[in-house]
Amino acid sequence: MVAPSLRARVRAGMIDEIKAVARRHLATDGANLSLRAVARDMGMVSSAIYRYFPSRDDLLTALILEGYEALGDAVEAADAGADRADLRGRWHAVCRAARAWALAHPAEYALLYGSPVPGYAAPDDTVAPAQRPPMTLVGILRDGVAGGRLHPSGEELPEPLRSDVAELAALIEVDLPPALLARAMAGWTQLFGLISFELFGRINRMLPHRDEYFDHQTGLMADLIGLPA
Amino acid sequence: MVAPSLRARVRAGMIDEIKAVARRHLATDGANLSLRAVARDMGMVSSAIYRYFPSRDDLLTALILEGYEALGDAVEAADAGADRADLRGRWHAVCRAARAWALAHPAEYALLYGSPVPGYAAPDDTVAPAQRPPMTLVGILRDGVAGGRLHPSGEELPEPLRSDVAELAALIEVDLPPALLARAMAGWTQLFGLISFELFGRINRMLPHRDEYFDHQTGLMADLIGLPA
DNA sequence: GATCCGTCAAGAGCAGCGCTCTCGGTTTTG
DNA sequence: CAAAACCGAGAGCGCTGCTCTTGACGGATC
Repeated sequence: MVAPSLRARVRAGMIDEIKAVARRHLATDGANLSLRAVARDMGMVSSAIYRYFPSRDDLLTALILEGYEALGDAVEAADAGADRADLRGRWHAVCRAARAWALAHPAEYALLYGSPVPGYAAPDDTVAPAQRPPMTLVGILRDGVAGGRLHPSGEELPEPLRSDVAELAALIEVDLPPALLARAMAGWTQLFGLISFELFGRINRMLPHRDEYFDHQTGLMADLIGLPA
Repeated sequence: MVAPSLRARVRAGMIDEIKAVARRHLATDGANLSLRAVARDMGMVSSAIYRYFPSRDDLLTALILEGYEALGDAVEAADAGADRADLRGRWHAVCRAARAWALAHPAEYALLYGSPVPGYAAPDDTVAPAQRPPMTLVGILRDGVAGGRLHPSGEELPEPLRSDVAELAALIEVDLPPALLARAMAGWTQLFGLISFELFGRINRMLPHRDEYFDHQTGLMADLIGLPA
């Protein structure tokens, strides 16, 4: 590890500051991030930004990547902080952590999970960090099966689907019965839907106790999966 | 009903044509709809559009409203086309219709259920049509309970939540046990999540048989609700 | 120590955007 | 028939992302 040159360090600091300012703008003004406004906030001219990011989309990509990492960190930390044997407690901890992060960073969550920008195509770098939250949920089930605390039912998926899910399980290197993995995916889908409805929609505008609603709905999915109480 | 003047008729036609062209642009270019491009396609100057829509947001609102109505029509038609006594068949028909509409109109679906545009606030006119799809799902349960084909379990929600959901049930004038209504909301959330993942995400890029996956996942929610096979 | 090359911020400029206002011309209305 | 309402075109404002050129600075090299 050779010491980076002064210029390299200054440059890295600039990149970090640009991302920080951009994230601040994202939080206040929403998804339509203006490069010129970011530059203005930094006392620079808009063209100077292009020394650090070749385009606005690349800046957004950097923010998306960091967002996935931040969400993944929060989710995995919540899982690690729970009693390993308490599958249901871990499930709820992970779900709550994802929701808490989304509520704390709504604009970034919208960037990650909202409707994609038309011209924009997420690069492949984003796919691995994006899988961390659902993989954490799957990890709970894997631990449960391995530890004998979660007993998969003998349910078998109908055939065109069973091999699809089995291949998916092999791809992500998870040794779970396809039927159980499908239920885990339903739980992940539900979690995403719950958070998105709370952030974007006004569906549960009339539900004052949102924490309790969230816990109950994620608990329903824990039931569906078969996590023991 | 007095006959509308020639100008009024031509004006209504213009409004329709603007919306049609805008919808076409929406389908190709995505959510960042350009008023000037729409005007160009119509052989007009951009300022002329403002004779018909006071702002770009109002045009989008009109498109959103029509989108909700179209989705609601599709969903209700699917429900109406199924055997009234076959609760599970109706459930699947409604879910499939929503998915089919979304796949056929991805940009409009993104407009309805994607991340909201920062400055934009949906007017109250949109709330009623937006509730048609979930209300259709709830209607299946209501018919089932009324017809004696769906027997709600004795499950009771814990207290802060029970009264919330009960008030919500009263608000939408649905006489269902709160616990059952909560499960219906979970099903609706799941449906939204499934469609969004398929449209936006690349989660199930590796699931070739998407129809079967969708049916199975919505079937899981039918199980959770207790719809009889 | 002078030189040279890579890097940097700044500025001008292009095309596009939403939106406003004004100006003639047409249509409807009283 | 005159007044009022409506319409499209055009100019223009401030904004956007982005490109290109210019001049200055800094670290490494001879």
